[in-house]
Amino acid sequence: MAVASGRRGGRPARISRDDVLQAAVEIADRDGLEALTMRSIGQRVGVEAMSLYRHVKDKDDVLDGIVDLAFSEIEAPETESWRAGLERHARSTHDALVRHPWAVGVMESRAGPASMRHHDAVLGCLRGGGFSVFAAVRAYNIVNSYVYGFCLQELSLPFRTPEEQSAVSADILERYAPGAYPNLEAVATGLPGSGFVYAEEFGVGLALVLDALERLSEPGKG
Amino acid sequence: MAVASGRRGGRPARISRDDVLQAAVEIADRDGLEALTMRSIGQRVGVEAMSLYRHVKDKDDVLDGIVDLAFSEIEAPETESWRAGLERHARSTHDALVRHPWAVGVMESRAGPASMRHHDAVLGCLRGGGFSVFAAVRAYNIVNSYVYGFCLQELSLPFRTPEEQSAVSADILERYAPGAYPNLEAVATGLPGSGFVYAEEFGVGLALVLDALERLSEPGKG
DNA sequence: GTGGTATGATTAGGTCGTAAGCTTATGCAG
DNA sequence: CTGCATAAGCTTACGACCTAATCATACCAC
Repeated sequence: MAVASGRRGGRPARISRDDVLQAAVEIADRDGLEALTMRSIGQRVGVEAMSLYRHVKDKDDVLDGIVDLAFSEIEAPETESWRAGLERHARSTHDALVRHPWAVGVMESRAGPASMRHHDAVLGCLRGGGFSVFAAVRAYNIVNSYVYGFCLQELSLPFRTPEEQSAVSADILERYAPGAYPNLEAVATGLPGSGFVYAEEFGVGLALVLDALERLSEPGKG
Repeated sequence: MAVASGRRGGRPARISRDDVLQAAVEIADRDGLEALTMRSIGQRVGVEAMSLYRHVKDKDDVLDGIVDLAFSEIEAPETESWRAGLERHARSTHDALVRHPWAVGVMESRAGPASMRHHDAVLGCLRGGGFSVFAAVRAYNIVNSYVYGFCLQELSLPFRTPEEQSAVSADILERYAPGAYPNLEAVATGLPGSGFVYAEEFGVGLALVLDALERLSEPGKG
């Protein structure tokens, strides 16, 4: 009888599938998805590119793997209220997407086990909070839209800190002919002094969406 | 004196920059961004790949060009109320992103003239409706988050019609061990008969977000 | 030992973007 | 009409990429 699983002899592995995926995540985090090549992964784990194919089917498998790895960093809701659970899920999704800027855009189209587990947990949290299947799907979809879209925008911003934000604003003001974009100019001049802090905006919008969902759920709760 | 601009002899152009970008959009629409190569563009316009470089700086220039082309399909708000203007802008953004599935994810990171014009117009619409610069930026950011995120999710769905949706649900139910994802199962069994129509969800969520923004804007209007 | 097996290296073929140089076709000056 | 400046498009070529196929190596069970 053949052994169903496990190694039965052979040279000891210098690297594992997890080493490969871990290295891939680090490369993508540091230098972006376009820098993620089989060669760069191999170099990082100390192996020729072709050797990676012993641990990974192909590059697509690597992408699926790192997406699932990133997904597994997101906290699933537990026994808390639906609103607290949804908020925690949304915030940790945001954090994971900022930590792994390459993930937005490939996350949703590569559903792995971690993704399935999370969808199931969030839907369970909502249903436990009194949402019907219909309302739970609707609510989850809306929150997810907000979270993904916010991250998509945030990650494409040319600044990370308020100081950089002011500098970029000033730059835009100078680059274009005065009057071409009056409202963008108003933003560039008015926003920096108005107390607007981009880092806080995610929470503001999220609260606004959750408030709206609360109103949405009340009639169904009766 | 040398002539500053215009053609002074030379072979007549078989193709124009616009032909190149148009072809690029068609290829990306039909076969996805990964099928968009200089060679495939050349083939479509009936020219060798290298000839394209007479009309286009490099492939990045092509990408910038088609993003701006897609952006120019979005309707800017005009003289209507801020809510109507924002809704029209959001809906036409959604339509454009569905028409050009490759655009989500590259749209925001490649700001061209069309993009600038639109941002300016939407911010103007909001400010005209009584929003402060601060509130306008906040509101625009929230709506945009919702729109981009919704499209990102919609485009990654494995179905387009309600019938396909039912088929996919049934498929999921069978593929996985019963009990592994109870809430996903509940969705797969319960959603198809509940009157849930994905095509309507964009408008539902958008209305929910706009309602919330209306409440947000009232205190500032005084 | 010795054979089976998993691991990693090598070789090679196809696709990609694009640099450099060449050919061809046009309009204008003489 | 002649010839030249100019622009459009073609050819060749190079380096980087993914990966199929094959080979060498090192370990374990026997």
